[in-house]
Amino acid sequence: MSRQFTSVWTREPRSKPAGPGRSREEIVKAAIELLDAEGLTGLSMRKLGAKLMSGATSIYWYVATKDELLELAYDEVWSEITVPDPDETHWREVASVLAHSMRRAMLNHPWSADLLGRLPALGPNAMNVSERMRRAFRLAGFAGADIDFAGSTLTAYIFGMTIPEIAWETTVEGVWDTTAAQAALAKVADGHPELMRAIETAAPEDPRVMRAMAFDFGLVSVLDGLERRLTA
Amino acid sequence: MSRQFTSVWTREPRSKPAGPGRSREEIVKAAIELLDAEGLTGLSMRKLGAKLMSGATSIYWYVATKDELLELAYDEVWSEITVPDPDETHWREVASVLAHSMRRAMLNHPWSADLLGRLPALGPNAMNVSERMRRAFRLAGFAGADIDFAGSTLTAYIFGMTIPEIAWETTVEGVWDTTAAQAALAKVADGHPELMRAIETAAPEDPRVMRAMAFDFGLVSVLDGLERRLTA
DNA sequence: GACAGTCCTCGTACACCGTGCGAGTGGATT
DNA sequence: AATCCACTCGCACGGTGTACGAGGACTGTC
Repeated sequence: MSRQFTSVWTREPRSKPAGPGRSREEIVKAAIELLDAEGLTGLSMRKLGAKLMSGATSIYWYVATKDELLELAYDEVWSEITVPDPDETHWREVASVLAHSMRRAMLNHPWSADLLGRLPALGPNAMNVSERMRRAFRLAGFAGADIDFAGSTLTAYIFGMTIPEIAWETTVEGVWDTTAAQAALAKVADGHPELMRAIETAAPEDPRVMRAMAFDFGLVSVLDGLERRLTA
Repeated sequence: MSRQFTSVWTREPRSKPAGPGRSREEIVKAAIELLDAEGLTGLSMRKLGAKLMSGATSIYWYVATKDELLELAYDEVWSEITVPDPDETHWREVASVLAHSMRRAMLNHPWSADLLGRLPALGPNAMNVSERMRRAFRLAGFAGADIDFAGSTLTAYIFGMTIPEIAWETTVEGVWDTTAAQAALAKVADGHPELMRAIETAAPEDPRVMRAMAFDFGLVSVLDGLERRLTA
């Protein structure tokens, strides 16, 4: 099987962005609205066409395929991420702000979690973020391949932490207190003493706050671990 | 919208597992074979039915929905993960072996990356893994919520690192050396000096080896960061 | 004004999907 | 022999992404 690698970002757009009526940007904007409202499965070309008051297949003049459209929408998520100027900010601060705002952006667009593993992040917004991150780690003292390694470690943590968080919010949240859910949990926990202990000693905090705490805990740990590489 | 939370694991199986002909286990086994061979999009109920020499809808007697089938297949991936006995092994060793074997299991079943964010990991195999991990972190000296925090940090890192790795292998690998790909890369890198620098100074190693090195780099960092929580 | 060319729209159609339904089959129990 | 029950599966419904080609609308040239 000889697959072909293609991406929107490696190709020229079909037309000049300056169209009077529909344009690629408007399509992407509408797609994001649909995605935010109904999730990844809620976006279909027919629905999107209806929202734009056009035929479904008209969209294909601006966009080669649905996946391409998703690539474009995906990169918009990256535009919401703020990264402090690495030339004027300590690298830990850069990483921390990056981490929190990336988590925030993903939580704002839960569908991005499903795209994360599937699509390449080659869009201009994604590139800007990774460019700044790379620079921050280089100025911190990392060199050669370690710059990329450190960046991968940080983003891996953020992704890995936020993806399950989104899954939790979109599937379990709100049904948690149900007696049925409690029964199910008890059944699953049966025979697993460590889990039982965790459930019993769990503080009845707001789960959202707990998740934020968990994120900070791990983030500090990751940054500490990276820092050790610099001083060791 | 009042969604209902359901999972295979919170329900009794429809029939006794001891069927002479088709059984739930055989169906799951066949599904995994299809998934391994053709990926997540390659699994359809009709194809699966054909593989089992049965009608597509016959499967629905053993399994309520396709998502349930995926939950079952997903848990099988967790069965390939080995975790050393936390009562006889230092927690760093437990975490390290867990991390490497989880990465290996995911790479063996690339489709699991797509399921990771979407499905709850409540199956018995997943529970066994997390149970041992929890115990390891408790014995290491973590207490209360920190046990879960540490576990989340570790698994987040593993997931976040392995998911993009799989995406890379399944989409880009093999086309990397193409001149077209090089041109595309150059185009994307244009105007991003840090990325340019990274490309130029990149060692022409086997990319698989590089990824393994990146994984180890981050893993050591994460474990160092966690260890610091214990001694500080 | 007439014609040509280019940009853009979209109805139709195809192959595929998950799955609800209900009729049918075969073996065991009464 | 009659009944029940575990199990199979063809059909149909309402969706999906998108290839195709017929058209419309606008622009520029003679």
